[in-house]
Order: sequence, then C-alpha cells, then structure tokens
Amino acid sequence: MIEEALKEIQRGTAEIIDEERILALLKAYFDEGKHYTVKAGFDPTAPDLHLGHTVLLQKLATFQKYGATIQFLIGDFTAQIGDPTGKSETRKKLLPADIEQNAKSYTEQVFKILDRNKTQVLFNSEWINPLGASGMLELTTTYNVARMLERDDFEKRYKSGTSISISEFIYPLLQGYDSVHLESDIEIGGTDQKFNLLMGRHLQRAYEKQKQQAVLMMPILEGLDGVQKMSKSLQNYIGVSDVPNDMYGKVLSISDTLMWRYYELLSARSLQEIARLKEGVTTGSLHPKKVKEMLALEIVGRFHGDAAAQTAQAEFESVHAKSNIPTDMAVVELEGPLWIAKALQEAQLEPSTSQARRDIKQGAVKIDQIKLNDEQLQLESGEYVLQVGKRKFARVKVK
RNA sequence: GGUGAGAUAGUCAAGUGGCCAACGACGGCAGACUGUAAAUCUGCUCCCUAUGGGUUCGCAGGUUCGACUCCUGCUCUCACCA
Repeated sequence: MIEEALKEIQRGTAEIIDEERILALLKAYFDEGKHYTVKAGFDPTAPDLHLGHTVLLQKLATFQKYGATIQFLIGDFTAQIGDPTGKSETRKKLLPADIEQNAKSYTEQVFKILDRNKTQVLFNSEWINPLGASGMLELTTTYNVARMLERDDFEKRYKSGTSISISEFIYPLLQGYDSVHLESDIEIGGTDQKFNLLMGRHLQRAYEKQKQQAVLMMPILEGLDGVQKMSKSLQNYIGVSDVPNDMYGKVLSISDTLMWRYYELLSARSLQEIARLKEGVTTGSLHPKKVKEMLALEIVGRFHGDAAAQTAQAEFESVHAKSNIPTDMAVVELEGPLWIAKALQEAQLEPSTSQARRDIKQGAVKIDQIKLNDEQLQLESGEYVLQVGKRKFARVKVK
C-alpha cells in the first residue's frame, strides 16, 4: 500500500530530495492516520491556469489522496519582487483588490483538481509584512552572496554582466521563509524552482524550528510548439478554462513526440497502459492520431465532463475531416455594404486590411466555403461565413 | 566618478549619405502534401482600397536637394578603470 502510494507520487517527477522523509510521512499516515502538509507557491499575477500548472496540481491531488493537507500559497508579497527566473523587468505593484480578484479566479480553477476540504489557501504577505526590517535583516544573515550566486540563473547573469537587483536576492529567502512559517513537510515546484525549494530546507534548519522539508520537483511542461515551456505570453498554452473545442483542437495539434510527454505528465492512465499504447504505435497496430484523440478526450473530459469531450470530438471530425463549418462561432454584425478586407479586420480574423489582402491573394480566405479570388469584393447585406486558413471562422451579418 | 562601445521591425542581426520599408536567420501566418502530427516545398510577414501614398531604424533638434547612415544634446544599456 505504501509502496503503491510512493510509486504514484514518484511518477513523472524530475527529482525528489529527501525521499526518506516522504516515506516516513506516508508511513505515519498509513499506520497512525497522521496528516502532513505539502506546500506549493503560486504567483498571483497570472490567474489564468494552463495545463503546465496542472502538472503540479495533479501531483498535489495525489498527495491529498494519501493524507496531505495542501498549503496553497499565493505569493502576494513576493510578487512585488517578481521571481528572478528568466525575465528581469521589475513588476508593477499589485493592488490588494486585484490580488483578491486574482486569487478568487485562481481557486475557482484550482478546485477543479484539488479537494477543497484538504486545501488551505494562504497569502504570504500575512506573515512577511510583520517581519519588519529587523526580521528581514535576520533572514538575510542566514545566507551569503557567494552561495546566492550559485543559483544557475544568477550565475549566468552575473557572468554575462546582466544586472541583478539586490531585491532579487531576497526572493528565494522569502520563499524559503514561507516554509519556515508554515512548517511545511514537503514542498513541490517546477525544476526551475530548485534553488528556491532548497532554500526552504536551508532556512528550516537555520531557524531550528523543525525538520527539513522534502522537495519534489516536477518537470516543466513544454508548450504546443514542443520546445519552449508552456506559458501564456508565448501563446503556446492550453488553458484550463479554454472551451472544449479549442482544448480538443489544441491537444490534437501537438506533435507525436510531444504527445508522449503529455501522456506522462497529464494523463491519469497508468504507466503500463501508456507503455502499451506506445508499443502499439511502434508496431503499427495503433494509429498515432487515435492515441492522440484518446488523450484529447481525457483532458477535455477532466475540465468539462465526458459529454462535452464527446461533442468536441464530433465537432472536430465534422469541421476538419469533413470540412464542414463549425456549429459555433463568433457572430459579428457590420454595416454594409462593406469591403471584404475591412470585414475580415472587423471580425478580428485579420489584424489589418493589408494582411487581409495578402491572405486573399494567397487563397487563404473563404466565404461560405468558397475560395475568394476578388480582393475588391463588396459584401452586400446578408449573412456570410468568413474563414481564414483552417482555424479562423466568423459568422458575419451585414446590414 | 572617469574612459570607451552600443541602441535597427516579434527576437537575433546586416546596412555607414541616395540603389532602404531596410540583406539574412529564427519565429509567425498562409498554400501544397498529410492525421489541423512531423518532415519537405512555395509564398507572405509596418500601415493605408494600393503598379500609388503614409509612417518607421532609442528620443529631440541640426547639416543636406536628400539621412538608418554626418553633427549636437538627452535617455538607456554594456565594457574597462576607480
């Protein structure tokens, strides 16, 4: 039983530090019913969750199955600094009202995966603000610059001469301090968080408060392009609140290689089952598209229910395999008569009339399923289905 | 604080008085082929009803018939020194 739990917890992880601790916690739970805490931090600036986040969330859900209380930490204080990882721009200060709003939309989405009753939603400003200058100073004495520079990101920037703000040094310290305050037993995060996660262990020891937290790192999920990490700003994400049709289509658009990655990190199927699918594809008994459809169905089903997933699949088949028009698309009302390029722009299918003309020239634009050749066309009053490329549709009513 | 170098489209990066809306690469979009996969090939990639016009090369001025290219000031970035 414990072995089984541990296996499930290990699945898909990039690295686990102090696995003995996790084992001990599980043992205490199974033997004595003792609960433990698992901390995970989230940034309040990006309330739109995507599948990249769910890799972590699903792991948290697994922990909940085995006796954990989740410390769902919203880093409202630390967000003022901005995690140094990657970008270097300083962030705008968020207004309390915004933070509250973001947190709300966060949790709404999160509880599609997590069990609300086994989750504490926390804000770190609550205990970091009272620290004051002296508390902050004390915190900084626990670490030194040389070790801080060991952090991969800092090291690179230091060597290349890119500026590092002192406040950025504070960030890992504060994140670690969260673990001290919350007395977390385990913290989980992405591999890019390794330094910060280990800081939690370091500080827990420095403050001699408790045992050091175990650390579990999940790999970073690649976005639809298969190369860069999934993120909203790169436009390569599948959002948790994407409508079923979009979600389904996006999953199907990933490459075959990437599909296995998604299976490993996102699917609830057992590893054996996935191995079987993989074998089926290699031997040719199973079509890769079929396997991808299964994945799409599973993912859409998780967020929208199985019925919606089925509908999305049927819709997809109808639109792409049989090239029918979608049943559901944006409806735009315009004043006519109207130049076609302008109409495309106003229906938000094209960013400019220049782009619209180019696409018409290339034969990418269709009206009511018929390829358009005349870039001078005036739309008289009536209803038209405008299409650009394979994916962009709009129903236009011209008055 | 001193000295030097640099800032060009989404990113990287050419261009050193007219041939520049600006080479090239990547990315992106579209077409062909497909499984809305991958690979490959092709076209496009500032705006504007356009064989033309407008606005762009950090910002503000200036020189010139003409400036991304020259001059002055400013802002920012980097390097070396302190």
